[in-house]
Amino acid sequence: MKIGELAKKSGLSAHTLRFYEKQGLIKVNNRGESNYRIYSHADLDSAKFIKRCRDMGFSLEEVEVFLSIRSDRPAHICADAKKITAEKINEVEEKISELQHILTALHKLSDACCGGNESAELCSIIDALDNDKEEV
Amino acid sequence: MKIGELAKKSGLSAHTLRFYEKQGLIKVNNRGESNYRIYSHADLDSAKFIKRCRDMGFSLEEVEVFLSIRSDRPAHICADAKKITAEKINEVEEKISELQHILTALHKLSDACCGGNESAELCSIIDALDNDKEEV
DNA sequence: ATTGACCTTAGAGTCTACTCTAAAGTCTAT
DNA sequence: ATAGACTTTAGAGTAGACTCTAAGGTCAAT
Repeated sequence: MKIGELAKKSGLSAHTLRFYEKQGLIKVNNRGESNYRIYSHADLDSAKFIKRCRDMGFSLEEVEVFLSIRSDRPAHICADAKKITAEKINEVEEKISELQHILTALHKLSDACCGGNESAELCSIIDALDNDKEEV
Repeated sequence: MKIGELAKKSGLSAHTLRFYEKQGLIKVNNRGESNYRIYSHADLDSAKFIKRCRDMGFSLEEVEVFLSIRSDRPAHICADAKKITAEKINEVEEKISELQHILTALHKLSDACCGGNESAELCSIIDALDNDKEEV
């Protein structure tokens, strides 16, 4: 199949597929007479694999590691894959926690304000941003 | 005070302060004979105001709006400030929800894998990334 | 034969918010 | 007076992951 079809089937754009190729994540072995890229079903599987990794929040660098495990499983151990996953879990948990702190602060900010058509002269949102001694 | 002192007191770097000035968030009225920027206590308050906004997750564009409300409160209404805050709350809530979906998927991925020194030939993390039909 | 959809490339541009550089000038303490 | 810390500027670089452009070549259908 050509790149447009692979794009449709994988959920990645043709631009992105070429970009991944440039980054070394995807290898294309076949070119037709016209120099068009020709992809196999295995290539589609790889593209989907990458997309799933990205959807789970893995960076391209991390995807590269997963791809190398996938391409030669006996050369790797489960711990390799689990380590990356565990680190990502930590990362996501930290991010969530940070956002929840922010959310709490935002609610406090918002709740104190009437939000009406009154002049903002006494607006407690601006007051709080100006005076709040607490750290987020 | 000079930029280094303002940096220390505001928690922003001198680089960042100059950057904010270039972006129009901060105005410096005073320059000493040496052409050094001279900041007042009010400037410190503004810098802290900006920092607090940033810490709460507001973009520089949003900070600009807050600054304009702050600089002429009677010209604005509470709804102006509350709207931005409410939008940010939605944004953060959506982001948290997205991350929680990802986190659930990551845990599922991780839990299925032994994580040991066994060869990755049967690694269920790689299997799942290759086959999973569920969307994150 | 022509239209329109698709493909090719290298390389530039996008986004946000910094962060740094280089080369010069200034201030402070000894 | 001299070292070292601080400040100035315009402009370039960083991060990560795309996204787009231009100018051209190819393919399928009419």
